[in-house]
Amino acid sequence: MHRAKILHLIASQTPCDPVCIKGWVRTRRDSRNFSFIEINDGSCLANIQVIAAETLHNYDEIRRLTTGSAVAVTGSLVASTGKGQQWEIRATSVEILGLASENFPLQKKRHTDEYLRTIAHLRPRTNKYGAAMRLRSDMAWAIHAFFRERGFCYIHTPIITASDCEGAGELFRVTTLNPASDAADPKAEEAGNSRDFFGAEANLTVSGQLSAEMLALALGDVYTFGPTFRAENSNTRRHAAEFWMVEPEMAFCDLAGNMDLAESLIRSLVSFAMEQCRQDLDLFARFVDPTLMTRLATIAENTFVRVSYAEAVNLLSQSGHPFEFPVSYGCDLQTEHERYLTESCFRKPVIVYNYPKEIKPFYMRLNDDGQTVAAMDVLVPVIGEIIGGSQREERLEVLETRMRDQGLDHARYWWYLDSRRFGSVAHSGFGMGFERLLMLVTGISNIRDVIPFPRTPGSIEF
RNA sequence: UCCCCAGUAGCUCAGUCGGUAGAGCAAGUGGCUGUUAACCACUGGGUCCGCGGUUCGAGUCCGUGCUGGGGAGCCA
Repeated sequence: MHRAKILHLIASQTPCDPVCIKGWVRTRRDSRNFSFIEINDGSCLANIQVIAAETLHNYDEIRRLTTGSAVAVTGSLVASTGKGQQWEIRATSVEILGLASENFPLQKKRHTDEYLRTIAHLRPRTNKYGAAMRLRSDMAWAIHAFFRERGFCYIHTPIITASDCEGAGELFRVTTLNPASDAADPKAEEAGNSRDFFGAEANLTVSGQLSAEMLALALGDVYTFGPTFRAENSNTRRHAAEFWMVEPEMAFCDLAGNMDLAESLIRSLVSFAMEQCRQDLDLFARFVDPTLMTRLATIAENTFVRVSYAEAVNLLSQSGHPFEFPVSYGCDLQTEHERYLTESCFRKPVIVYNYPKEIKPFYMRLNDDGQTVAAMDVLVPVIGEIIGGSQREERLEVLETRMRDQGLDHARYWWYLDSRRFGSVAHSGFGMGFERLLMLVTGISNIRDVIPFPRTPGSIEF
């Protein structure tokens, strides 16, 4: 018989007979002649209540059903006579598919996030993590829809790369060489990378940007959305060694157009979540972050503030706020500065643009003042930096000079420089951390809790 | 990598001044009941993170290691 999803049954307008659901027991309450069983199948936050009468042939087994057990229930969907729910299923059959032993680690009470991380393989069976995973899926679809509506081409840039996107962080090495046997063989040491699989040093990607630029300069508007790796020893609640990044890249687009797209992306994704993910979002608003809904509404309904780096430094130094790190022109903004701007100064998202060239990588376009580059960071309350991007340097000579200044070898970037030799045009793009977006939308404060199986320094269980 | 905090029953936690281990939930048994993280009674359950030290005596104090968390740097 067709397996119905609980999501659809609880939205039903009429009784329905017969129906079949399959899912996992959340709790069982026994009465004299029957039992209440709450089933969740992951299709939505809500459970459905099943009435299992003592007349069922396996009622003895049903009364021993434990939390976490898998069952298939057939019966009729009828109006509930109890209070908490509109519909319930009067079972004609409760088939036990897989019993959970009594040491099932998820109890019906609240667990700490720290404990749930130690059982990451089971935590999606909880309300909070089930909701987080559904939201992750919905937001991924919303991102694709956003770009598709605007005519962007979804491109796939390599996971294994030879070049690093300079300045983006430490790299994970990819190799088929065996370090133990190589160490014992001095000749192997000498031969080095040429013996390796690719005949050169290879790493996991830290950004698809350089490749994406090449495709933007052919297809116009493109974006990547995929995994990204940073081997930084960062121990914070908003960094992971493996995360997903959304990277649009647009030909014939300057910094202003870039900021427009970034703002429009975040606002429409937040609106989408508020409209389409109501039930799951309500859970976060109730149990995770009571200020969530007002913060999301503020983001969706207001234009973002745009201030230049120079204006931002002025605002900060004149604020009178006692910062741990003093502000001065030429220094990169510290976390406390970024959060002050977005949380105290403006109380909404802020885009800071035109940073001093010394603190930004070579590919960002040099402004006419010769001192700043056309970079922009989008800062949002609580999370801080969620997007970093720039207009790219399209002038070959200027790009080569900047690479020389930063000590980069032109030869290694020959293909990148080629794009500036053959029909170079103004183009821009940015990177948005997908998990940081999820943290923004759910109010979940640790990046490890919006990733099913997070990778952080010293942690690769599961 | 640096700074700070924590580690006690399966889970969440309490444990006073250093004096020999407690609660709720979970589990087991029984009862009651259209219940809503159901309820009531009883039962079982401990390497107090590891190692070393101080002390007549350490869950408690000191040192050290490990693990987890928060903050900083780096960034998305």
